[in-house]
Amino acid sequence: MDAEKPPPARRRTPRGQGRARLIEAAADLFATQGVSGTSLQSIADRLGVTKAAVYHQFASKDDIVIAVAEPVIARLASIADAAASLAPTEARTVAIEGLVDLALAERGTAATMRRDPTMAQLLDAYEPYTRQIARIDALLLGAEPTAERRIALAFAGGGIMALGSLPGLAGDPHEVRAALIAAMTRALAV
Amino acid sequence: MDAEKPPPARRRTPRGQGRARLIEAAADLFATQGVSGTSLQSIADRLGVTKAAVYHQFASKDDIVIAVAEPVIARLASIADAAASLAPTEARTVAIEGLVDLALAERGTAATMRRDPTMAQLLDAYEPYTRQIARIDALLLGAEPTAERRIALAFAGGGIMALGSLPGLAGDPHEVRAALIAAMTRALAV
DNA sequence: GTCTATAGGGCGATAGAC
DNA sequence: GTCTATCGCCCTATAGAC
Repeated sequence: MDAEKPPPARRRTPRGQGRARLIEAAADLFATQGVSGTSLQSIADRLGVTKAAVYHQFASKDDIVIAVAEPVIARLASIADAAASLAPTEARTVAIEGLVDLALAERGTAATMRRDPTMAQLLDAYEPYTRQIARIDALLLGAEPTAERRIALAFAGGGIMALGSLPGLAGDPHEVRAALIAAMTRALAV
Repeated sequence: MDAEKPPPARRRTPRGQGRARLIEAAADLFATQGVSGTSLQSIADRLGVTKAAVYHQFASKDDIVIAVAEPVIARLASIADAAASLAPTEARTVAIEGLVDLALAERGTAATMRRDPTMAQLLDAYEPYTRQIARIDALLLGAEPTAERRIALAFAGGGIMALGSLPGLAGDPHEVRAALIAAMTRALAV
């Protein structure tokens, strides 16, 4: 082996922070302009770097889109995990509350994942996403997935992700959360 | 005045039909690829003409976007008109049924108007649209627009426009319609 | 109402220096 | 991990013939 090497130079920015900043900027732009409407140049501009620096972190624009969705997918998995061991009624409650909290915490990205055509088509072909969606749908549909229940679920799914278009969502966060849970529970009460 | 003119030559295609076909093609592409993701070239390709022919009918891409939304705006106005002379309770019922029928009839476009960032931003600055939305919101919010009612309305508005993402919407249309009206009524029953 | 042709610029992506 | 420079393509929009 070689003689002792000097300790690796401390990065000026912690490992992965540049990547995290990029994901945050991209998520924000995707939410307001759509994926197709967001150029790599505009992402680079927001970070104060060039396009080439963006390409150093991600091989393609599609990779950035997936990376933006990843934290939401992870939360979907957590929700499904938490509900998996519960009885059907409690599982439904946990799933609804989890989805509302997710929609509120990741409002822009969660909405973009459902609304943006580019993002939606990419995710439909991304198995880690479709798997978690299938688990949550199964929880909310229950043992007897009638047509009426399926329609109510699609309706509620769209509603919960529509918060991006709620400008006056200001107000007591607890009140907002409770009202959303109530609305979703009512919509699903077939 | 001049002497009698010969009758105008019969158009090979009825007046405005080219325009209507273009709007239909654009609406379909906007719904599946988003406005930003749809080029004028792709619209022209679908019609079997060139881009220049498209520019003969519309001065800009924005004009096409507005033209696509126009039929939906007209139906929103009809719904608000029909409900205007009714008592609050009946007005709500008429509004809900009208919105469900609208969402089912113009599924792709109605969804695009709410979901697509480009379309939504254009419409937010288009007074004929915002005026009708305000009328319908007022009908559904009732005399006491509490925060909870506003949240339920936003939720229901997103849900009713989420039908584009319902692949299995096949089935008895009457059943689908009834299930949607029921889900929306429940969501709004604050 | 359609065409060809082109202006003028932005796009995603790559190469290679530092 | 950032830069400059560039490739090749596609974009919206315009000009002008038929």
